[in-house]
Amino acid sequence: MPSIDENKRKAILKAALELFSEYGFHNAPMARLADQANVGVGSVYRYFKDKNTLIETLYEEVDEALQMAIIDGVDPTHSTRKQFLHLIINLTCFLKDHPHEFKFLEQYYHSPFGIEKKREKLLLEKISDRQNPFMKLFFEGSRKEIKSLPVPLLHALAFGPVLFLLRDAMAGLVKLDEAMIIQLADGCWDAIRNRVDS
Amino acid sequence: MPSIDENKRKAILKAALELFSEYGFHNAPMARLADQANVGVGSVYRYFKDKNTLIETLYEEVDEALQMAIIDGVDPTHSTRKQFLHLIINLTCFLKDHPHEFKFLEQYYHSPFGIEKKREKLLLEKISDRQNPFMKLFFEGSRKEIKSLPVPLLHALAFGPVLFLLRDAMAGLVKLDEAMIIQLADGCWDAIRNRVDS
DNA sequence: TCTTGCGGAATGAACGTTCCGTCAAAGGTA
DNA sequence: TACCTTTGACGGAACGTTCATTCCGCAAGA
Repeated sequence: MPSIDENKRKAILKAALELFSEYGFHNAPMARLADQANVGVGSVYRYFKDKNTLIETLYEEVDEALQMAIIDGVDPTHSTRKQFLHLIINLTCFLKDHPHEFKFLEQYYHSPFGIEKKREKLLLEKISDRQNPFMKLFFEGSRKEIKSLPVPLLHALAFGPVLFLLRDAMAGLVKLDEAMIIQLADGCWDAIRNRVDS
Repeated sequence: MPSIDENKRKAILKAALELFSEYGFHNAPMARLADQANVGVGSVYRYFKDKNTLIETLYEEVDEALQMAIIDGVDPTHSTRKQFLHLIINLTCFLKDHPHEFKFLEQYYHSPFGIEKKREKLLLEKISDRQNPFMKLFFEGSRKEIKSLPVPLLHALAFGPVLFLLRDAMAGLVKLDEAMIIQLADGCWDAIRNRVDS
């Protein structure tokens, strides 16, 4: 019977996420991966054409989950500031609670295909900015509340601190509690908000 | 003559920096490296015990140069804000003008030994904070000007945006001009400064 | 002649991928 | 129901490649 066992597929992806995030793409041999998924090496190649395809597929899945988590519970009727803080907190909490996903994404974006992917995304966003919840905020009627800066700079000021702090947290250098996450989000907001006075 | 040719050593380190930053540690074979340095493969092992040692040595050199560049021209008699902006601008400009060094460091810190190194550094800094120019600012008499936050959070708010934006710049997604670097530094300062009013 | 730095061929390990024998289950036949 | 045939998923041995590292003969200086 030509069939694909969905459970097996999931098991392979799960093992891949764990091993890639823990040891890196280059130090997670397919043999070990198959082992951890309780599957023969050959079987992995029944589900995924090769290692690169496996990585790409995993990226799609992880990114999808992240996007969902980010917009969870954000209310478009709230103030720009409230929405922004909510988005940043969602982002931070998700990545903090899913260290495997975070480490995998970090690695992916720092690898050859990651850079390519980022370039693609950027070009697509030029066309459909409005898909991205942050883009919406940066543009929609918030012109007076948010500094008038190039978008990549706003991105950097908003996300840079989040990623930096998460890296330290993952390395065990900081304990990220709720209070600190809120202070983080406030800091990001201060960096991009238009200041009323001096 | 039992001698070490300093020129050859430099040539190997230079080739290593270029190849590692361009292709990554794993895709820069020692053979190619030796080739680019106009040196036999065997000779490389005369100067460096193995590939890991080469990477570590290169890191020490690059880090040294970076530290020097960061504090260049910073005047301790200036205001905290001025000093901070100066440090951030130095950091950004150096990394922007030395893409090989930037990519190498990024890769280093995202690799297994990088994390170890970071942990080491953090422990050392607990003892000799005052070595780090940013630490000085965060503590010395600036208590009123800078938010009272955990040090790792201040770090994240100050450096996160710089690294994020530089990554985009390296990938060719943004053109980083002087004006943008100043806006970046201002944003970082806004993120950590104590606000006088609302 | 003796020493020693040097280069590159040789070595061995690690890995991604392929290939093939095995086996369980589906389906056909009586 | 009982038996035989066919199918294709499966695992892992085997292959070929790539690479870090070693080893050895050579050549240049003392």
